[in-house]
Amino acid sequence: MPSSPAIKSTCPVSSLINKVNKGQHQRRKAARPQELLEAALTLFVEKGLAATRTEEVARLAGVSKGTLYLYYPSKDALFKAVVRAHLTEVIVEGSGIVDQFEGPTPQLLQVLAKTWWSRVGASKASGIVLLITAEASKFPELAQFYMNEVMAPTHALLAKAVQRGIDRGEFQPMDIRSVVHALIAPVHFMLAYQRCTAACVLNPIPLDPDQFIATQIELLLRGLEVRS
Amino acid sequence: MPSSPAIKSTCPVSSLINKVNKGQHQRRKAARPQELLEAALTLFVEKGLAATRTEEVARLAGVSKGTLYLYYPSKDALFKAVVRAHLTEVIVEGSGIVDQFEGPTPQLLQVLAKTWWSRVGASKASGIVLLITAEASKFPELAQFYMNEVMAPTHALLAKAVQRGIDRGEFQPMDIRSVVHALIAPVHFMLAYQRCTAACVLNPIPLDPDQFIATQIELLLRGLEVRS
Amino acid sequence: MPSSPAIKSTCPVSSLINKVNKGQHQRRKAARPQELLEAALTLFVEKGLAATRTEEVARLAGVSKGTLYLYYPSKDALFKAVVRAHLTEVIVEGSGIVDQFEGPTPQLLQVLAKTWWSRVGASKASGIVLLITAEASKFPELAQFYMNEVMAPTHALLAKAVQRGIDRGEFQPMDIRSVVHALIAPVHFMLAYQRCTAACVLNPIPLDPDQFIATQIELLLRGLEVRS
Amino acid sequence: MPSSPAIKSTCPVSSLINKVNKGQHQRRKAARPQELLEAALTLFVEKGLAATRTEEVARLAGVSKGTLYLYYPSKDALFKAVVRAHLTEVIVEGSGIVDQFEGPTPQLLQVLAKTWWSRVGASKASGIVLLITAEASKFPELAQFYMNEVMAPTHALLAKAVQRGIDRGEFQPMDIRSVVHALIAPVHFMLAYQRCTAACVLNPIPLDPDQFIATQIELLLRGLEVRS
DNA sequence: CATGAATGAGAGTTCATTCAT
DNA sequence: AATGAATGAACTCTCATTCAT
Repeated sequence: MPSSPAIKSTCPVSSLINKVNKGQHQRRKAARPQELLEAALTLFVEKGLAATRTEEVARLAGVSKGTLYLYYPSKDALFKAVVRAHLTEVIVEGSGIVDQFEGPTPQLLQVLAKTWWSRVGASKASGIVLLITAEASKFPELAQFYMNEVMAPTHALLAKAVQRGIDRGEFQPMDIRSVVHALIAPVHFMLAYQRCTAACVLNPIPLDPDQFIATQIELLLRGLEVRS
Repeated sequence: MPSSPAIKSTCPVSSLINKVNKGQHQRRKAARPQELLEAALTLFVEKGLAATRTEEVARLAGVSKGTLYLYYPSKDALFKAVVRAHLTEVIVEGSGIVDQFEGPTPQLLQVLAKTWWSRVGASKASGIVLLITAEASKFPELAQFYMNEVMAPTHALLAKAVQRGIDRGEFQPMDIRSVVHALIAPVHFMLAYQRCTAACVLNPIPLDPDQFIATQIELLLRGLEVRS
Repeated sequence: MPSSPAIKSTCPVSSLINKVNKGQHQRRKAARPQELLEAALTLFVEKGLAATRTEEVARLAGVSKGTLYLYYPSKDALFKAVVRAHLTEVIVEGSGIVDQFEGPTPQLLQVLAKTWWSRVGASKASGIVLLITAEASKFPELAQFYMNEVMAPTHALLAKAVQRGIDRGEFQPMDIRSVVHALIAPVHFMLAYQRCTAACVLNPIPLDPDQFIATQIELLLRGLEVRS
Repeated sequence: MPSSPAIKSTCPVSSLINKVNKGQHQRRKAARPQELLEAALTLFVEKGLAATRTEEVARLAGVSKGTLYLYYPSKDALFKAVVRAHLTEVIVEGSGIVDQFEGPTPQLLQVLAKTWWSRVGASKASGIVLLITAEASKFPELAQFYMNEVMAPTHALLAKAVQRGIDRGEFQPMDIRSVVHALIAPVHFMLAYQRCTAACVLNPIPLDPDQFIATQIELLLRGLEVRS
């Protein structure tokens, strides 16, 4: 929408000043949506959608309340943008790992788990999953989007890995889809659990992510493995 | 306006009507809490805690806003009552099952799963679990309440069952807490998954609860079982 | 409105029962307004008009909320009735004292003060004075009523006493009306002051009624007395 | 829409307008608290604390309900601000007078009375005193606040003046606290009296403030003075 | 007469959204 | 483009009043 750099360059001096000024300004302006999205993600994940005030988001992004509305016409729109922006990031990574891996399948699953954990699970982005389920009924299009863009590819990826294990005789033949769910479930549960315990003052049953994942993997692999 | 005592005593019919009327009135009062709880559960699960207005709950229960507050002094109290009514009793029941069960532990777990499913999982009450994780940060007191009243007893109950299996030599010795989580996780995941797919117009990966639970149990039991 | 006792007595036994029942009932019914007024006074004085709920009044009078409305059509009407009922009582007493007193006027003033204190000041009725001033702008008719029925007679009574003192050469000639106000002011102030301190948890400047009145009287008499 | 920067710098008028506008805007923001305080005082005094709605205050100040809460976080806070704005400063002023006065103490008391009257008594702020006593029991925290911030300093100030009179041999030694009360009482009474008569259509016993205060002071000074 | 369950108009307060500057 | 003062609809909760029993 703003004039392109190419057109500007016809007027040397003043346009240079403009460029510098506008450059900073534009970089600023260009970065704003990202900054707002980042701030919104942080707060939405931490406090939930309804409990996060638009002013907080703006403050955290270092702008005023009014500016937020310059970029996103409503809180709902902001939320949708947050989900879309962070989900698409999540998607692009990691589907290559399965295709290229060469070792035994149990080890593949471990690698996948670790990768996911370091890339998504341990970051704020993991909170999006819960946001989606929490607000699914109010934003069905987002649920749909999540299904198509995240859930389906993820399931496909894991299904491929499990199938590989069965094909190679490492895993017992079982209903693949259920096994995939069994792989995802502990992780999902852990996120929800941690969110819940984080809100509690008295936290009777804490959960250590690394230990938790290790045990779940062990349990699952034992459940999957072939026996005589 | 009502018939005088003299007339009443000689006229069984009118007194019967009176009785019936009063009966209805009192039955109404007695039934109100249940009706309100039912309405509250429905709306809380469907729209979330923060997004459900007290007046909506009242309307759905067929009463006015003020009447709701005649029975529950606040929205929080209403929610707590919903949790107590729908979840607490199930835990008591499950606790009894563990203590009295006499067969092999794998079978005990199956019984527990089936009981929970028929009592909670298949009903609207299952939505409460997700509710909590969704709104924990906005209502930390409720998160705490849920921790104390539901989460902790449930974990204790399952831990007892798993311990039983280990003690009887049926299960591999493992970190009990993690195993308990592994038992809960699939169920929790399934609820979230279903909630999400329910909001989708196109539902690419449906999930059959019975099949799902069966597979998860099989998988877990295989993972837990002792081998030579 | 109900049949009189005389008519009833034509039917010995059953009418006797009726009499007893109805007698109690009627005494009950006849006493209700007084009981309600008494309860209302207590609470209005203690908590103020707006802060007193009709249900509290009813409970304190030992009846249900609905019954209150059988006797007084609204809270405002109840308040008016309370003021009227308790103010008229206050009026009838004590105007005779001035006419009959025979000793020195300073002593007369002391007697008047003590009488007023024991009859009104120390009782709940004293709170009405503050109620009136508090709600005067909302109930102008009550303020008018208070002016006509209480303030004016009281002032007249005291003016008479002061005039007597001047006529007998005991008091310095002064503006009578102002002197009367000077007599009333400390008492009024004390009531307000006590009401305010009663509401304070930390009460830095307590006030002892007897000591207070004694000093005020002494001060005033010294101010009034004739000197060479 | 507004003039561009280039135009602004060459057009003093438009920039002046801008300045004026911005000035108005900011003056507005700066003036708001005062305007709200003024509106609140007017309504609180006229209708009482409980009977004044926050929206009324806002409307009278020419803003919307929400704006009020931009400046004062609650009705209580608003009231406290009103008290502070109108009463606290007067006390500081009076305190200075006592310390610096050099003439005879009776004259000091006259000066104090006149100062208070011109600053508080003759203005709407005088109504605050009655407000407190009227609503003390419903807002005990405010009663406490008033005790600490107004009552206690006022008493301390007057006690100092009376003590000065006794120390200088001008006043008879008496219980200081009671004398202080005797100084305050007529003023308090007068306020209540006027409030009450203001509500009356027929005003049988009007009260002239200046005459009243003069007589009370004369009476008190005569009561306090030392005699042979 | 008496009851108390039910009502619904408001009151205080919050916050997404707007718009003059 | 950016601000932040202002708005007002919406929400929870209260309580005077009504009315079926």
